[in-house]
Amino acid sequence: MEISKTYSPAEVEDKWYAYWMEHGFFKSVPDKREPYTVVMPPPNVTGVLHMGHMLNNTIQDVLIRRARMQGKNACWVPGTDHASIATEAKVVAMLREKGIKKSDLTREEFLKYAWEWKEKYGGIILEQLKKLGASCDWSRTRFTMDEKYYEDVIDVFIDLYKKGYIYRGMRMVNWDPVAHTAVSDEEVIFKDTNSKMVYVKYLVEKSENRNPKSEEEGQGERGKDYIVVATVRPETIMGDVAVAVHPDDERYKHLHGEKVIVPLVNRAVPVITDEAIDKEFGTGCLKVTPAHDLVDYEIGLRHNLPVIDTLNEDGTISEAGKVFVGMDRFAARKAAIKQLEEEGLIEKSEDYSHQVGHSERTDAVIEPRLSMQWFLKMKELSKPALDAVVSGEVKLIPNKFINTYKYWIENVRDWCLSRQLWWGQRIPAWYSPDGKFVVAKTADEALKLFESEHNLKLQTSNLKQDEDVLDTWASSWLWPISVFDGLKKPNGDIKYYYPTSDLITAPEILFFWVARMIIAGYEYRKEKPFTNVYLTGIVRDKKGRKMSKQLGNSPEPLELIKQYSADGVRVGMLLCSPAGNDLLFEESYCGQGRNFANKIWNAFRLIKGWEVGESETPERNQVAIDWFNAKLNAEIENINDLFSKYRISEALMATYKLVWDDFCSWYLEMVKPDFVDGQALPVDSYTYNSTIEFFEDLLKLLHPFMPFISEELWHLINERDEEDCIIISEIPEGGKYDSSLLAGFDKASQVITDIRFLRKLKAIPLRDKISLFIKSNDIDTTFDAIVRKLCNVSEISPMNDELKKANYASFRIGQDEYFIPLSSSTNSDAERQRLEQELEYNKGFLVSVQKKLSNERFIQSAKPEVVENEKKKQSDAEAKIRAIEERLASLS
RNA sequence: GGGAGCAUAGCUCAGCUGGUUCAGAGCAUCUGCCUUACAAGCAGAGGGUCACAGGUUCGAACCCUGUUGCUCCCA
Repeated sequence: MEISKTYSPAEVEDKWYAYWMEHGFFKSVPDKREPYTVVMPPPNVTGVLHMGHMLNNTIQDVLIRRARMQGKNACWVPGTDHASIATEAKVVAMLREKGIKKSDLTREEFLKYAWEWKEKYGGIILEQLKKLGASCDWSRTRFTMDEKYYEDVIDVFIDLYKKGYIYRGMRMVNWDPVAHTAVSDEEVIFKDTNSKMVYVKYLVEKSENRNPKSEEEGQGERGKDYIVVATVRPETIMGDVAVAVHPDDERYKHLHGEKVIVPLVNRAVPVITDEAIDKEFGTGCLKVTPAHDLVDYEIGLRHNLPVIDTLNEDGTISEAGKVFVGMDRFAARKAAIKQLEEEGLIEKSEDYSHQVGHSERTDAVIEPRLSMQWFLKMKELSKPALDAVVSGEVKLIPNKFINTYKYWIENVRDWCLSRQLWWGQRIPAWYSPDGKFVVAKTADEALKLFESEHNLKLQTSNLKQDEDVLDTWASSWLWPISVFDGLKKPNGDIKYYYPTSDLITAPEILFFWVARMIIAGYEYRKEKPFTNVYLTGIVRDKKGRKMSKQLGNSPEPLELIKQYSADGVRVGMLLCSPAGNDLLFEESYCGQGRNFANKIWNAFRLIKGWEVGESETPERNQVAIDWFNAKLNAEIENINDLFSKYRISEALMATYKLVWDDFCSWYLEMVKPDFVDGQALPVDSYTYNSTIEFFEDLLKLLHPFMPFISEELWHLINERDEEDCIIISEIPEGGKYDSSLLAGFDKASQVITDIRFLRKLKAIPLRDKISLFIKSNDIDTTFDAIVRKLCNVSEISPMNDELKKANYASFRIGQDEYFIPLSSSTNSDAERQRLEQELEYNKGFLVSVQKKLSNERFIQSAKPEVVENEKKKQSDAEAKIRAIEERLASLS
């Protein structure tokens, strides 16, 4: 049978994914086994697969596959999130292209389009994840707007309302004038922005000027009687209701209680004093615009100032603005500056760089705006969520995120739940014609409530439901509960699967989602939703920029898979992903993964090509097998430990080295049959079987990382029954091992490396046999047969004084000295130079050790074993120096 | 403006309680090899003042202080 020299993954991957699905290996049903549950962070229906998903889902799949192989009942629940703002924006854009305006549609018509859109594009990411090998229980796929899920969200809203946590209120919200909705604080991204700070003159309305008689004179003096206000938002001047200064600011003391004239609209407003004013900032005068700035709003409340809202929902100037009405806010800014200039009211303007809030969804500049919204009181609800993380009940990995988490919860603000959109769960509040409202699941219930609460007899026809929908996170915070239908059937599947085991997500949504899930978990299950939260890094490009479609710096994941195989990409992602740190992704990592797959493939080719004979097991193979067995067990222990700490990339690296270095480069080279007359000798059956067993164990260890090639080789290396698949095999647990064998090998491998080095240095080709002589008090011959084979050594003997006259190359390990006889023609000058260098190094080393040992305080305060160690270093170094000096003497 | 974190080889990162597992891994680089599994490979080698400056200690990549640079979070 001819096996291809390179591994071709494409067919293999499709074949095995289909096979796993057919045999229901991903499916989970509650049983007696220990559950291992992961709920997938549901990707947005608008999304396409990006590198963040790749990383995230690779990690989840590694954990799930490993748990499955550990005999746990592994359940990975996939799904998608309806993403109200993002999706609505997409649908609106799609309709616009068709020439349809949202405003021309009824809610029902619009939602019909939205659902169509969702059906068409909503599942793309999940389909793409299959290419990656994601072993989700697809029969459990959920969507946050599924009928049942929708109902859960509404029920929870009603429940929280009844418990008194939800209220309706006028609040300054972050208004997205493009999406026409409020967004939460977390959805605002502050970006450095260059603006113009303009210094505007506000004329003082002097009391004597108010006297009609002197008004005309006063006009003449106006130029001097003004104060200067610095602002970057001159388009809000029309909403000014006061100018505020710090009460201690000497510059303005004379103006306390005076009035100034707001430019553009010529309204007289008071000069007020407030401690909140920063004397250093600008001119120390703040124009107070309560409708359009949070700080101003609060000042306004303190001073009982009126609110003049000069902006419409879409960011244009409203009627209340009086000037520039209907103009966009940015156009109005320019117009305002122009007019102020014309009126000579601008003292100066300068460049100013500051942080400006942008909508995460639409990138529009956020406008602080007063509006009626629904809020959830967070203080009390979030308390268990704080305790859970602080006490370690819920673990954040890495734990550096605990601080951020704590800070957020301790300073949590009420959550604005309403969004002025159609796509989402519609708020179950109902209004009577006179503006009273009740919260009820249906119109019928609402009618009853109106009667009982407000003593109002209404008809369905004069009942109006709230137009707004709930924030998306108000549905996804129920994810770990609702995917198991845990609200309606608290004793069903959820009893088995909840709390889930691990949540793998990005730190960006720690507050949005993770914290809120914990809150919901304690509120509705009285229990944490998950035990461990593994926070992955953000995938960045080489320059450290976050990978995004907009920047165009993200590789197309499916293309990567095509090029490097799914296994290769998985390995590539994990190799560069330390827990919690961002990863600077580079395609070459995937190449490393692909190369690794090819290496495994070729190890298989080698073993598969062996002919099995009746011969005895040679000694060197026995040693090799014993050693690798010990190594395998030691590494399994190490890998288990790394997994327990969620050091997944390190666990992969340990596996990588075990396979490549220890198995391929060392073990296989040790047991590989010799060639006689161009013909490979047969391998004894014990060696063959042991090798197959090792290889199978390695494949199992590889499977969580590289599911496809491991499954493929599992079936190629041996005939299997239909259900005998690696995906459901038992992962090797490891066991006791002889560590003296490991130590023995370490030394032998050093000997081998040194011989190879000398061969290269002295240009002795590998095909020339050499002899090796050893001077040692403690000769360990265990690995001699291995040394002979790997270095083509004919004899290994103790150093004999008679041989001293010959020309040698030598090297030293610990207190032992090794000699290789050279042909007489070899130049000994190079050898002498090498020895002198080594001597110098060792002498220096000895001095430093002796210095330590002669320091009394060191002897007194250091631990005894440390002192012992130094003493050993000293004697080793002394022996070495002696040996080198002898060698040098014999050379001359 | 407030808070948190980071800085170790060309790159990405390990380095636990201060002391030979203490300066390490993978990749990249260099040298020699198409050796009969694999050139997507084999064998070997060279790369670091552990950001900087002080301090504590018998001893510091590790602890303390300051400086610089970067990142993130909050406002």
